[in-house]
Amino acid sequence: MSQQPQPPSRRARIRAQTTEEIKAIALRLMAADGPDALSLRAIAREMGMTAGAIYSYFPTRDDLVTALIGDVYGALVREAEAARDAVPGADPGGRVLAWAGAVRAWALAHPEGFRLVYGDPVPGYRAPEHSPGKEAERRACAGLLALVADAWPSAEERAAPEVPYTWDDFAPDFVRHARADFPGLPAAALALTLRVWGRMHGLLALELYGHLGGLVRDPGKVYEEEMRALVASLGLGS
Amino acid sequence: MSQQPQPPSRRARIRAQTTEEIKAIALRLMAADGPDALSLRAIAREMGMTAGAIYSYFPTRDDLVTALIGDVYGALVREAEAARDAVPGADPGGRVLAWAGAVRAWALAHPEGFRLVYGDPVPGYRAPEHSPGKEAERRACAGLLALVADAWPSAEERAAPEVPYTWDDFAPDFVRHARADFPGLPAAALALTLRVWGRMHGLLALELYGHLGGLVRDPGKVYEEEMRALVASLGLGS
DNA sequence: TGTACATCAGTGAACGCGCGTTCACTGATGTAC
DNA sequence: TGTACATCAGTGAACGCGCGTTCACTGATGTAC
Repeated sequence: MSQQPQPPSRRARIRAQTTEEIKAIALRLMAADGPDALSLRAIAREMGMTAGAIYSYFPTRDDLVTALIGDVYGALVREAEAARDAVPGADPGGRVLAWAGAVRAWALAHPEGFRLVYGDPVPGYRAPEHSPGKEAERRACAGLLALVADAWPSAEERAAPEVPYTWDDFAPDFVRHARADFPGLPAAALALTLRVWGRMHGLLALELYGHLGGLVRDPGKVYEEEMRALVASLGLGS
Repeated sequence: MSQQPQPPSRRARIRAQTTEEIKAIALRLMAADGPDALSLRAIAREMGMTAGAIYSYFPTRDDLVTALIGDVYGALVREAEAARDAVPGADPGGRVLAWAGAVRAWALAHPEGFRLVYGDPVPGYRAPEHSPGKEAERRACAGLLALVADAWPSAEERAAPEVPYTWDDFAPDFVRHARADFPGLPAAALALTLRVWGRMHGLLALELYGHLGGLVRDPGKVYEEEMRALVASLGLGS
């Protein structure tokens, strides 16, 4: 009946450490040998363990993948947030550029992570309803929404939709969060948030899946120009 | 030593027909059971054949995938071109919208095709250097370049880059084609072509990989608004 | 400090599976005379 | 029109592989007295 507020036992520490090692090796294998190299047996082999041993850490392969996606997406969001926060709030355009730049830098540094999060994850994997990955995606959306909200007075004029939006064009969760955090913001801002997301994602996805490599020497230059145009279209001179 | 300009023999006809059937079934399986359902054995099973029999049609699984990508990408480009050509040249903005709309419609109708072309194709597949898929991609690029070229006089003012581009920012093939077909066009137009591509691709990729489903009721509405904004940014009132 | 017991991480062998690919073969379809 | 031969699509059995998952077990690490 007694709670254990004690420091984690030696065993628990080792256990947590091994869990992290499994995930780290999984990512390393994916990075080295492609997304289909992610197999429990390969991970166990790499760790000098038996395949069966993994099952005391993750009940199933899909749970490993779910955890991996959560970790990876979380890291991405954290980097984007940090980059944004390094730019003063008085420069909202710079914050947008910082966010976009951080996402691209992260994606280039972890292409396997990008594929895990934004592409076909892994053969046969089905994502569960609730997962740390979904939570990270919610944070990513929140980050983008905040950028749009900061641009709002000026963005509205430039990006005013011809077709009006109402709140129930969007998912209740998304709406609830938006109205709570940014009371003055209209529904159209949610649409703009998605458009901003798409605009950041497009060139990056093309680049990471190898569609730009044969066309342009430095995709980053084009990406940066596109992001500057995006900032301008939000009415934020940078 | 005699050539055969004769009509294809019965055998050749049946052979061609079976080849098509293999590809059609491969796509059907992918559509039904996900990208990893694409296996020679599954296809053979579906056709009531032996797995080994496929080898008289495709020397290897990767060749099947390569052919599939070529077919699918070709179909996508053909639809986009047709949609564009259905709009009079006097309405360049409408042609951009038609292209984008056709791409989205096709992607929604053939999500497995979209993944095949723009995502991780299939476990373990490596694309060859030259392939019908690459050829289709060249046509897609050419189509986008033509749209940008048609918008050029007005697009230049609005999308003028701060950093100037030179021809050798881009791949020689791409440059050669651009200069041959559109003599007056500067290098910056190639960058704008890629940006347009990215802008068409972003929301679509997010949607098809399930990132918008939980956020917005009708992603098409947002996509359309984004495309209208794109057209406007090219200086083409639609 | 020492002993008796409980916990639990990891082993190793086995399961059944589906895969890509090869190969000697059969039997039907086409061709030459 | 009929026969002899060549072509070739498809069979069926086999290969070796790596996979996810299960399970009875061992041996080390921790806990209670």
